[in-house]
Amino acid sequence: MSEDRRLRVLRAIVQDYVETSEPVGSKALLERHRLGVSAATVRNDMAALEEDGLIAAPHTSAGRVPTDAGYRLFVDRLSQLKPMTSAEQRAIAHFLEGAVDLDDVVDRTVRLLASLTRQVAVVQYPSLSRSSVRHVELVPIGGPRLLVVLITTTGRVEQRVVDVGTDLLSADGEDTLATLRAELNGAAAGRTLADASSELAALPERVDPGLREVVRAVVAALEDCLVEEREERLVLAGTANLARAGSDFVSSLGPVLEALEEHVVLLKLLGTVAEQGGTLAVRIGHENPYAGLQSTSMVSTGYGAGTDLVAGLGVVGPTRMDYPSAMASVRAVATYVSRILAD
Amino acid sequence: MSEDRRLRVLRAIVQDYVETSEPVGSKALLERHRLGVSAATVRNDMAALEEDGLIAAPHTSAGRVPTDAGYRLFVDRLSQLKPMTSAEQRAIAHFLEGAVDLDDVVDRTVRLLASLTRQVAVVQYPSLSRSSVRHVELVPIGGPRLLVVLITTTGRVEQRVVDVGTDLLSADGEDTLATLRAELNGAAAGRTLADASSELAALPERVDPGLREVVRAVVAALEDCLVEEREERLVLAGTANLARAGSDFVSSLGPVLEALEEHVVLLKLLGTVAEQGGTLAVRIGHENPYAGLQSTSMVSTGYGAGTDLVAGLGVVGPTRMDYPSAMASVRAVATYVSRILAD
DNA sequence: GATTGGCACTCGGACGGCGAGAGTGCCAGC
DNA sequence: GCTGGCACTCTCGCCGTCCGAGTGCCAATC
Repeated sequence: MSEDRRLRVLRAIVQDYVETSEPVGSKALLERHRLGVSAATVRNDMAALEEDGLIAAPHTSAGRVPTDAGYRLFVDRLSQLKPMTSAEQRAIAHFLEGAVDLDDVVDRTVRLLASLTRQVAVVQYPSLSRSSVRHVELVPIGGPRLLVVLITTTGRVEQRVVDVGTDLLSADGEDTLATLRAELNGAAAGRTLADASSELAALPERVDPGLREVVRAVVAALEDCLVEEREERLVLAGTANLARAGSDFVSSLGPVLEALEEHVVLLKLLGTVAEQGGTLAVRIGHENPYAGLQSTSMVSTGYGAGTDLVAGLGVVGPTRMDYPSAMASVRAVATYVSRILAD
Repeated sequence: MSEDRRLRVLRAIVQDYVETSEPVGSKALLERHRLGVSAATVRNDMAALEEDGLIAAPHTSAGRVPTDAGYRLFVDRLSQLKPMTSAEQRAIAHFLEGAVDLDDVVDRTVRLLASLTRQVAVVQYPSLSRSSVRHVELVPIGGPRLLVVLITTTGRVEQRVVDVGTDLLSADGEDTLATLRAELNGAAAGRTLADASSELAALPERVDPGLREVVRAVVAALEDCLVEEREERLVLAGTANLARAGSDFVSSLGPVLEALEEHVVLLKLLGTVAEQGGTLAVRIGHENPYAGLQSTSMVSTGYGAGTDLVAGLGVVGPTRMDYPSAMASVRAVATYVSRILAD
């Protein structure tokens, strides 16, 4: 019994099942694939595959359906990324290039991914701990109140209003502010978020005692911004695609939608991916540690400007998913959006 | 035949149907409500209500179900807001008061609303045309590049990087920058977004010809920010609640999810509400102009700091919805979040 | 004139039996 | 090791039946 052919049979089953969403039997398989053997042989192979836990029958005398393990084998060894047509590539590039700012890039990316794959798309905002502080700005906004603005290298901006107790403008005014600004930027600018955080913490001790309270207040606000900034955000699109999946899947839609609202969960999944470097990660069904997502698969990868991978993106859909094309789309979009961000 | 009793019957039908999600018959009504009359009388009343188009029978010999018109009458004349318990009020206040910034307020609000009503919650970012420019800031970020930051009274921040051609720091440096900053703020600060936009447009003509190109570039970036700022954003939560509705509703879930992703549509709906002042707006089923939402109802109202209503919030759910409690929750949350924003 | 009890009627949904068809497992032969 | 054949199993769809909820109507009653 040829091991090789058995795998070809598995591949054919996965392909057919993904396409028809119905259990596939030995006869149907022969009609759609030139396997060069008879139905009986295929049946023997299928029995063996079932023995190995790669496929399963919903009930006697229905066709077979791939198990999570079957999909896993398919993804690892039996499939190759479906190449993007040049038309698709142009469409991707064109769609992403119209973006005016970071929000727009993310927004367009997630929509693009959802419509390419017809799955739920997930895009993490590029703001990992790898980003660093570009600039700290202080703006007096009347009375003793100061607007503290933090700008990171990934282009994100956080701001806080701080009541510093004294009116810095009325007294020695702009000078104090300029000094303070210089001190803060000296401590934070160019450093990673974590480094900046610890540098800033030491700052109040090093300045003129008269300013100490002011600095303390400003630093506290900045710390707050830094934490917020490290707190990762993400954006979803295409949840409606879930409703178009097979009716079996729709019945368990509730938990999936709930899980998708748990951004923390999704961020964790994307996070581990981003760390692994530029490879495509695929999580299939029960490989997923979160209960609500165990009827789904997630295809994801990292993206970001330059060599630094700053965030992750991917798609979530039923385990019965067209992996080769989903993987290709995810990779292509990640590549393009990274290129856009490099500017 | 007492008109009054007929309406009591309608009210009972709506209440029962909302609770059980099954068509309600004359007998079931008698068991659950003390109407003081016999089943036959109720049947006569129901026939009349059906004649008036307020209820309908899915088929002969099933109970009756309210029509959109029936819900409308119920909402307008037969129900009163379910008062919030003081425990609920405390919970709302407590939950919202922990917020650290605007994003957090909106995030908490939408989650709160979703969990209170067990529906899909929709919250528009408070950034209508009524908001105005608080401050414009320029930050040199190396070479000929300048970071332009726009801060509005609603606390939102937009920023753009502009290449101004010349390196402002190396030449006459900070002075030019300070002048420019003053000019820009003179033109924009304190004005509404629309006013600021037109003031800024005239600015390049009024400055030193040598700076004209620089100003033009900066103003263009600011214009861009202003448009972006007027572009309204919104946030959703609780979409999983849709999956818990009756199975009849779940089958038409796709279009609803699609409609919910069309933020433009939701913004329009919320927008008309915000304009109408502080009243609660209820759109029931087909009263809704958008096809995807015609199996749903939307309860919404305006909110915002002070007397200015700057945005809308609300919930979307199946027409079979507990209107009194949804309306009460929406109103309560709007009130509290407005109070929070008043700071 | 409104209300009521009674009654015949209708229709949908549940139940059960039946047949068709798809698909399987196994076996003997090549 | 592959193949054709065959008996077997199980699901699904169909149909007829039955049951009950619920209605509409009518004559009697207050």
